[in-house]
Amino acid sequence: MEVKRSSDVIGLPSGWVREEVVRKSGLSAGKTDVYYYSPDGIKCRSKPQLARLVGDNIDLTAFDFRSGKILQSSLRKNKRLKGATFDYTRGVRHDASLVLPIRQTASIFKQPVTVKRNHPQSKTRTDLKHGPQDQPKQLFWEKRLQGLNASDITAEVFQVLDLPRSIKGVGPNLTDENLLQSVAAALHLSNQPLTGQQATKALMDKNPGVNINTDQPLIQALVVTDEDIRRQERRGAIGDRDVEKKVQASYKYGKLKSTNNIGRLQTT
DNA sequence: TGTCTCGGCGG
DNA sequence: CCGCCGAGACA
Repeated sequence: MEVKRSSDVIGLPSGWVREEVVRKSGLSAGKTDVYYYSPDGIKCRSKPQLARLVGDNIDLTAFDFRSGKILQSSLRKNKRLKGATFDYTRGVRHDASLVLPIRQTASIFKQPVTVKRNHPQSKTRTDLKHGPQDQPKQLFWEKRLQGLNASDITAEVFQVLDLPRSIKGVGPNLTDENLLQSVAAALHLSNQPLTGQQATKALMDKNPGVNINTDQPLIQALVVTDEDIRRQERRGAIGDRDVEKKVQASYKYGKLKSTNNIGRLQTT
């Protein structure tokens, strides 16, 4: 029984657990089954079953059951009924913990674009090979969030978190909060290990358009040592045996194509 | 009886 | 091909 558990998967509401079980025999050996456990321990083995459990409270259309993440492409799908006015309430029923904050201004949200090409068979057309392409991301989109604060229900502004010394930003005048947003968004959306930016800060400043890897957060590539992991684990009162297991697990997640981003910052 | 696991149907 | 669920195996 090969089981991977990720108790605190980023992107899932707290209390939910995602589990991957690899089939070890039979014709379908090697295939993985994904299960979710609700906060009260109910096991879900399919998206319909999950939808039944959460009812109308959470809209799961953008939720990818297998990966446990939000489907980037479906966030910006342009579906407009002909003749009908745009439904501004669409999207507000998403659980806040499942979707990124996206401005839903009518003029900007879900507008179609038309692509015109000079050359009928330009190279860019044939370069669409790595699966479906996502909407272009604005470079340094994080900066648009500057000056905006999250607050609780009493309008009390949440305190900005401190970042570890080892995390260094690579953009122009990015705040710590920007970096956090950048990392959080990447954890939400990326199916790949997060490594940070490989290019040097100087190179990025010189020509961001060329040198930025938009799949990665705007932090310099950093090395996470075993000791880093152990130190972090000790901060939450976890027994040493568990710590050791988690260190091992982090290696595993780093090697396998897992959907759990925790422990998947590049190790050497 | 409940859980785990793989088969296999149907989209 | 893959999501979903049935049902056999096993405790």
